Amino acid sequence: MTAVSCTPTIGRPRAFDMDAALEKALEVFWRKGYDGTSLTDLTEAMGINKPSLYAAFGNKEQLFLKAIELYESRPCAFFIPALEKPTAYQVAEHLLYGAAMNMADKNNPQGCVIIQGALSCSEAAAAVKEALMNRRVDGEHKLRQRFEQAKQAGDLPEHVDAEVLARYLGTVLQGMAIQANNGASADQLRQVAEMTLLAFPRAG
Amino acid sequence: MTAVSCTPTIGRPRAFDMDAALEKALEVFWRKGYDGTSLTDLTEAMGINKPSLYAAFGNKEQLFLKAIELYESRPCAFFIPALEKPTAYQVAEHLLYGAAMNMADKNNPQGCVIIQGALSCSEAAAAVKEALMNRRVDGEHKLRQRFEQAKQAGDLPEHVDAEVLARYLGTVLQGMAIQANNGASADQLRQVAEMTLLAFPRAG
DNA sequence: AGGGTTATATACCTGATAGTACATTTGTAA
DNA sequence: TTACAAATGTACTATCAGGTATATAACCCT
Repeated sequence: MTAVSCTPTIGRPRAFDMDAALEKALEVFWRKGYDGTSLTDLTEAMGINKPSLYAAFGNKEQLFLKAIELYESRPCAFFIPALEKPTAYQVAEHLLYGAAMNMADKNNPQGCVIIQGALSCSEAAAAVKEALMNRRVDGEHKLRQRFEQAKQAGDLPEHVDAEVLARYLGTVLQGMAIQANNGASADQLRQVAEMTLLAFPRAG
Repeated sequence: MTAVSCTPTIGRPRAFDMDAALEKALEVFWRKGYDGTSLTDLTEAMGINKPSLYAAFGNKEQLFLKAIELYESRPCAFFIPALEKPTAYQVAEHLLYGAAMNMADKNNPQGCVIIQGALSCSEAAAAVKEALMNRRVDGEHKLRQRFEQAKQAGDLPEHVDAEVLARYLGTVLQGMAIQANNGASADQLRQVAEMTLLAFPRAG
């Protein structure tokens, strides 16, 4: 059994950078949503033709899902790293300030593609909508687990309901995405983050 | 100059109820968004043919805008009535509980059409997106004015920044729309409302 | 140099899209 | 009863959607 190389050397080599093309696709989906994005939008942004797109990424839906994966694994993604902060308060802090910085970043479309990519959509986009929903729910679940762990560690008071706290924080973060989409600046979002943190339950 | 009657009696009478048809159109736009809704979706839901739709409502965009107007003037709309409550705290209370009840109401599509109708969209929907953005911003502005008035009335502490408080509350409300879209129940949203109110600045 | 293999560009396919022309129906007013 | 006005149903248009067939171009290995 021979090793399978990741970039097969047989045949004509691909003339474009898949990662760069995927970044471009992500940007278009992020700005226009799944339903609002046409294949022409995509091929123009990616600088390739339709057959290349289909050969490399499958179809529109699979391309979207791959773009979302890229989105979550980018260097500026802040969700998972925030969960690793030592205390519940610091987790919330990093989530809120990370959201403020990233969602209003002028180098990207405003808001969050996980939220606005297919919030309400055609039947053709149902699978995509569900994939996004699952990610949002999953993120909130991870947050809840982190807060439960914090209670056990003693840096979150016993009386706090981890599930409700996670849902509340998720709600604020999701609201910040809408604010950013509305044109709110990073500073304005930081003010919302501060006000949220003022009421955040702390140890002791 | 003779009076112009609202329902002209000349010519063949309209065979459908415009208000009922508009309700149906609203429901489709609400569920599928502007880009995700086709004229076929609309005519099927409204029970009329395309020429009737165009004669009565102009075109897809104008129909959407009229549906939004209906949405804001429905009996269950809670935003404007909430602003008239006597204190800032009660305003927030009614907004939050009104959102919890309405956005998760199983008799309607989940969430809020002002938020999810055209959050990210094609260029063809740009005007619609802007109309929705303006309404969101306008709502927040009204809320800010209400809180400024509350400060003068003395039921909100002097140190509170009305603009930031309005933006924070708007963020939570918008986040609740995403939560509802995600399938959160009215009870779950009420928990978020309660947690938000716990931290709400009160007089004295 | 030639065969195998993969990517590319062009051109195409089928079905759906928003919007409309037209002939017909249904009502009011004279 | 006839003239007029507006709404209706059918059928249509032009364009665009997502997706593909095919011929050609570029590369590796032998």
